[in-house]
Amino acid sequence: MRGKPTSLDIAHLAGVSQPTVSRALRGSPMVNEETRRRILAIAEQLNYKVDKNASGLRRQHAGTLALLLFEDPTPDESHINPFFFPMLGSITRACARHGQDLLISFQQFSDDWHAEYGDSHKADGLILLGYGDYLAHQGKLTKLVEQGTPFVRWGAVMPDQPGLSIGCDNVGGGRLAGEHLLAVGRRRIAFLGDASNHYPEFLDRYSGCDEALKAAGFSLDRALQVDAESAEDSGYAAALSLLGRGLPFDAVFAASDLIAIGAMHALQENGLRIPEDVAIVGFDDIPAARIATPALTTVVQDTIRAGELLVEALVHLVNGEPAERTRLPTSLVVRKSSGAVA
Amino acid sequence: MRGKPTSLDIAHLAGVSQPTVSRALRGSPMVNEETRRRILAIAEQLNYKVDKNASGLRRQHAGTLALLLFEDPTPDESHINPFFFPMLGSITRACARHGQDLLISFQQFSDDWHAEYGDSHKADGLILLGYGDYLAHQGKLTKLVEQGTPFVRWGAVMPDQPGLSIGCDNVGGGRLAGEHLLAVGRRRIAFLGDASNHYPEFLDRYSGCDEALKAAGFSLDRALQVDAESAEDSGYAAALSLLGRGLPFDAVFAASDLIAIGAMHALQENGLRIPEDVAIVGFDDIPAARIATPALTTVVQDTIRAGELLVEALVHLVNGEPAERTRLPTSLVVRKSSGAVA
DNA sequence: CTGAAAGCGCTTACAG
DNA sequence: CTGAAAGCGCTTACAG
Repeated sequence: MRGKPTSLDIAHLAGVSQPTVSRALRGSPMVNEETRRRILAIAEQLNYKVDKNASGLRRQHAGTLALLLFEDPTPDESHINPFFFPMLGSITRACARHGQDLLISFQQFSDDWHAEYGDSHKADGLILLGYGDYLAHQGKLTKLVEQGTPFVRWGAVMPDQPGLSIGCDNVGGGRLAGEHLLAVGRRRIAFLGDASNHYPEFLDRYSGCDEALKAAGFSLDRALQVDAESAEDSGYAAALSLLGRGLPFDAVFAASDLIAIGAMHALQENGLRIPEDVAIVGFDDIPAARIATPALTTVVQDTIRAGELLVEALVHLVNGEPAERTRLPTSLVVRKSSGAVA
Repeated sequence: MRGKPTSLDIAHLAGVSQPTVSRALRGSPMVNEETRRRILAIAEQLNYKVDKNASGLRRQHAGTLALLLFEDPTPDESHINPFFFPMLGSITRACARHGQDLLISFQQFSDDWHAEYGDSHKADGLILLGYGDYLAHQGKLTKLVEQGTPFVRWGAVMPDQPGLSIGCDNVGGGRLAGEHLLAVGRRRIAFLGDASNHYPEFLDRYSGCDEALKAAGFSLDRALQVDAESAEDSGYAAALSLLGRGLPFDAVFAASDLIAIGAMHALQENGLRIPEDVAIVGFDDIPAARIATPALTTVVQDTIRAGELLVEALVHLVNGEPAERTRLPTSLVVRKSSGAVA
């Protein structure tokens, strides 16, 4: 028997028909127990694996999910937000548990990715990951829904959105940051990050922080808000821009850790002490947050659970079952950058 | 026409036979130019995509490569070495360029992964990534070769290895580290990392550093070598163990940046100043190396090029063409941890 | 509980 | 340059 063994090979060896082999392998209840055992033993011994192409063709599905990671439109060898890496691990593991293979691809937002997967039967459903301008994105999501391509995305969870989103409670996370900064005595809190409906996650973080301040009789000052994308150099530039405004501030809430780390460099280079002069809080708890000096206080999202939920929801959708929007709780890790620990 | 369009749909619309559509789409030279254009236009308009399962079944290949990332046997939600992330990006892009889809999976070394892919036609070839005990690994590589599964791995490039390896010039990198430490006046250099044939990459880095020292009339002292895996806590523990030996040293060459960063924490917590008391050099240039305080001097591997080479080599192997072992050059980024900059 | 038959959507000799 | 035919290896009604 040259080449890979087929179900027909096994059928011959087991003295049964090929469909019976197929049934036995798929665990059909209408196969005699003793027959099944014989077939399984032979399959095991030949190291037989069901041919994915044949099976997929016949069943009209791929047994595969696709993870699309959107990169910010930086044309260089772009660094994807490290926040997504643990999620990647969690997603791969969850796929394995659900018997799904995982295709991965990096996309530009501008790419023509929306037709690529479903129509070619490469994947039964899509997982969409990546920050970026939501409004620019939205059109394609609508198109996916029209095509009937099952998909889930990580991002802001909003009422009337095309498709299914799973995200963390960004408002709650912002509130945690605001409450903490109030607790350590800060009042003039700058916000670094694009707080518009183009970046609804950032906007929610802003709003949450503002809520916390308002509950204490204060509020965020728009004059202390500077746009920034989730990247170190963007945070660096935003902090310089903030300093250039000449307004007093005693804390920075950055929309992401990358922004926070970039901002810390800019502030420190300008002679400001962290946390004495400026307390910093970030968002994401990427590995670098612990390594930064001082270590960064930040809002933690449960990326592991996030990955699992994304896969579970998508598997439901692929099977035509309902799945729910979910908003995951956040928590705060307090480190030295906010001055709350020695 | 409900459902996805097929080549037969296009054939009807174009008034040709279905095989002609197939030929036109695949760019066969024996299709009339005007016919081809008509077919392509219709395909475009219907948003037709070749069914991957059908095509793969007929052609007996998958058009897919699989990336297997091996995790260290830590049972927790293990953190994959961040060194591999840019490589991941590079690999996905290179696959896209070669028209290959990329399947990704995290594996334990102990898993039974070697039969999973080839036999099921899920992927035509494997890319193996991940540090780990090489000797434990080797048996499965041999098995892959026997099965005829095309694969490439990132790792130490050695003479009589099963299969094709691509790696960086670890000896050269170690030499750079050694020469640099000599140049900044250090003589008693500790090495943190498992320098045995279980971890040939680390061993090569050790040897390279030793070579550099010997060329200047010195050498590495085995009494200053402590085993460590590529993880922060392992580096932390190794540094403590080194301190416990009570031997004088004025520099640490860590087998990886993660080890170096863990070690820096341990040394600093024990009152040692970096670089004044101990100069540190790492290996990999992960993002955290820049963020560490002081910023870490380290040996850079060209991960972008590495990813491209891995994919190119694997595509050659899949097509039955020869591919070569390659050893990529390394370079040194000097930062504050080695005391060479202000 | 099992088998004979059909068919998923392509690609590729084989004729013309 | 184009078409009719076969077949990749499965899964799933349909009979029995």
